[in-house]
Amino acid sequence: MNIRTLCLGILSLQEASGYEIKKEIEEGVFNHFIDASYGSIYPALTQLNAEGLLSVRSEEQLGRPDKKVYAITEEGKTVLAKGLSVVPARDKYKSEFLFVMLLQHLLSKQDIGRAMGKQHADLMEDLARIENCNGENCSDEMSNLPGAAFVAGYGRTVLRAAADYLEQCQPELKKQTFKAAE
Amino acid sequence: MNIRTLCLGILSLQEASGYEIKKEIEEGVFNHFIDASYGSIYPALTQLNAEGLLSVRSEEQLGRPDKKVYAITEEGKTVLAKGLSVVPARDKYKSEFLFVMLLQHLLSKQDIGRAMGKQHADLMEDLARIENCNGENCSDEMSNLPGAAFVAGYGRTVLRAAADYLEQCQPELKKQTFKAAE
DNA sequence: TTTGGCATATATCAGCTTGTTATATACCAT
DNA sequence: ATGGTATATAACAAGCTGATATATGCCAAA
Repeated sequence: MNIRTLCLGILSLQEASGYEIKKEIEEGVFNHFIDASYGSIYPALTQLNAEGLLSVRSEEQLGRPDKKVYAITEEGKTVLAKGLSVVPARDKYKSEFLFVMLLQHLLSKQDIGRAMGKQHADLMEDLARIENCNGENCSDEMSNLPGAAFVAGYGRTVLRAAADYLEQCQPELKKQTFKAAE
Repeated sequence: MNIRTLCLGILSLQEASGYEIKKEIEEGVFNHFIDASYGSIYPALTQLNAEGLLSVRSEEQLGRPDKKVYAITEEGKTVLAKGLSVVPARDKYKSEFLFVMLLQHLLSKQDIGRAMGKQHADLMEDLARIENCNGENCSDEMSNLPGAAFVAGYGRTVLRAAADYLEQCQPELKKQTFKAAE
């Protein structure tokens, strides 16, 4: 599955501009398991539009470039369904943190403590975002989907397990929980 | 942190060829949190050697290209230490599985079941590899490192939490545990 | 027995992705 | 006024993946 399918998937829920898709990926339910940059989103939208899988509408803006709002076409929906039904690729997880921890004998205690603290703070941030998207403060189309609860639950479980493990190894981290989750 | 630091890190533990580094990443302790392809490893080794951070020794092979065994130099060790002490980048996690599950309303029950089964099997495979690398059947330099227990524990915790979550959502998966872990 | 698949070993490259920069403007806080 | 944040698109160097090419030996299946 590639960015094309990703864009089609998001646009099957609500029409959006490239900027809004990026924002949705960064701040929405997707946050903890999807990444995409402008450099891949904009070309993908242009291409999908050229192929008739999307339609565009230009919205004029004050002092900004026109907003190009994309919507999925019937043909786009067909292609999306086909793209989703192939067995998904294996999850990819990359962690510099774990690499550094494996080679911890080459580092000072300070460096290790800093890495642990950063990792814990990152996990807390991701956890907070998941809870945020589920609450009332999020009028997100995504969070009302039938699959949203499952996905949020998966993320919550995994992130919480990782945070618990770190806190167990270094109990001082528990104090920072409140600060980081705010 | 980039492939350069990754190669230096592995070579700080044992000298190896590009092929062996790839194998180590695929089958060793790294497996669940590091990825790297030949297309990045070979150029990195050539470059690091040109910069004097590695030394090479050619081993003749029967009916195969010469094996180029790389070893880290003193200068390489210095550069590695510097590379490791910068605060590690945030973990990256990409999951087509979760994306598909979020859009499950567009799929058949069969497709969803297949995706769940695949995800569960993948998790079991990763878990089995972690236990394998810790046992006696693994004469791996990596698994004797002071940091190895922490890293294996982190992986075990997170993967087990994910598998438990899936099994809780779809209890039929528990039966497959044995098959997949074999 | 021969055919195909797997393991060893390096190298290359198209194509995709990231991360950054450029462009343009408004608004808010310092 | 100066800098940061937010909206919006575009483009590009640099990096990485996944596939392919090359060459050979070994083992199992047909």
